[in-house]
Amino acid sequence: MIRIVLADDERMVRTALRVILDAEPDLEVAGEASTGAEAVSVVRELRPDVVLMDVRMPEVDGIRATERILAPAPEPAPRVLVVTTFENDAYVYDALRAGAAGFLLKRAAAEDLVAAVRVVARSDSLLYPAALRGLAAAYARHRPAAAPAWVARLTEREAEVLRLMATGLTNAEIARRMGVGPATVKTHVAAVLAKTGTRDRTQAVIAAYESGFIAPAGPGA
Amino acid sequence: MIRIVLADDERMVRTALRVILDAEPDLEVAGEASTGAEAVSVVRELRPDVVLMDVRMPEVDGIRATERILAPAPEPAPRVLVVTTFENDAYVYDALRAGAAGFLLKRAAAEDLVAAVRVVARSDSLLYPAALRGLAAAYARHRPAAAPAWVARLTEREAEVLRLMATGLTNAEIARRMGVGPATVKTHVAAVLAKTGTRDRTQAVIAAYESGFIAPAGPGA
DNA sequence: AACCGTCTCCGCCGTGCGGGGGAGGGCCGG
DNA sequence: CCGGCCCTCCCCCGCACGGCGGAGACGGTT
Repeated sequence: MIRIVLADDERMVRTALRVILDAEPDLEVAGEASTGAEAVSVVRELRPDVVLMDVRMPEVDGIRATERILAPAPEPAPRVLVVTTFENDAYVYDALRAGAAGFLLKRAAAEDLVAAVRVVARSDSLLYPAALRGLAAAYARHRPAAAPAWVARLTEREAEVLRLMATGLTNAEIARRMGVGPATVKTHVAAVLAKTGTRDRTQAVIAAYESGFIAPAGPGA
Repeated sequence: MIRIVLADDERMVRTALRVILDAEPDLEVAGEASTGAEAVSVVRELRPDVVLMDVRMPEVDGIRATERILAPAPEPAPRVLVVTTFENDAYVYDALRAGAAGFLLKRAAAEDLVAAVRVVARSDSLLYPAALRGLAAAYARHRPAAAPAWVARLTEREAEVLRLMATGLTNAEIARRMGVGPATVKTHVAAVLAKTGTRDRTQAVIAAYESGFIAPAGPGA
């Protein structure tokens, strides 16, 4: 029997989860909490196998609550499955760093939820969303960086235009910056869109970032 | 009915997987391949929903095969679930970078395999092993990143819109994706532009990248 | 000399986008 | 109970943008 504690500030959500989980013969919802602080104490008291932890909660959020639950790291620490509505990358990283066993989107189907609980209870880990792509990309930045085919096909001028596009300039500003006419810039932009297979400047800039043609020049990174 | 293609060089393994999967009423093994090259052609021909891809195979390994399958990226690309015996971190990274939907250890229980197939078929992603810990830990070390002040000020809806903007969608497409009216999206976009201090969607997307609000991902996205 | 790619510019035209308003409903905290 | 925030949606307007076709000039290749 897998004993579970639910931590979510919305009663509706907790009820829905409870209904889903209690329907399974091998799962049992042992307790609930509506705040992060409450979650910590409830878990300490009930010592469940799995904790379903919402990220956004009053007082103490799910990440901090997870840290506090897993920080003592005594005997059999419960497995924390972090649940949230969106796939903000930062949440995934923070949750994992806090020691969470997995990450689950609220829009997952009921059977996925049940499967996830069983999986983490068996002490394996489970991740979920597309945020994983970010993880892989982060690794990719440390090692190789295969430029896509279209980079080579861009002419010097077109590459220059794309770089300026990626700084958020309008065509007119790019024209002034490059000392050419606006019509010329439009031509180059059109060429960039065609060669990158994108339909507008926004998609082109995204392609530039995704391909590593330009790197996010973060303050520390 | 979820149609599956198995790619593994060992007949025994393929048979075992087939037995497990075919026992499920909603799963069907449509084809098999014993090399990476064969996997590519079989998948192209059968167009399955899910591909169970072994990493270590003769001729072309599972990672490259995955790349070739997902590179064209046509309409409904199959979901590739990479299977391996080891939890070598590099495999995880490479698999994800190649666009794999998930990563699965061979020592996973049968029901986990089935659950994983169903999950990825529903077009979500799933990871598995303890190797994730290393992944997350490694990433956490490399991540200085502090989200800029404006991230916190974005409402849930606005953040959602910004994420979709950063995938290159137009307002109309975002509206459809979110199930709201175009006018509503425009309102949110305007709010995002105001809060991020940008003047158009391109600059907003750039800000999202530069701030780490969204991370550059692989091509398979 | 003919050819091609690149860079430079010019129109026209449809439209996606962003700015400026306003409006109603839900929910929460004071 | 009311003010404030959020979400939802509407109007009009101006404009930058992107698609289309055309043009002249330079350099290199054939």
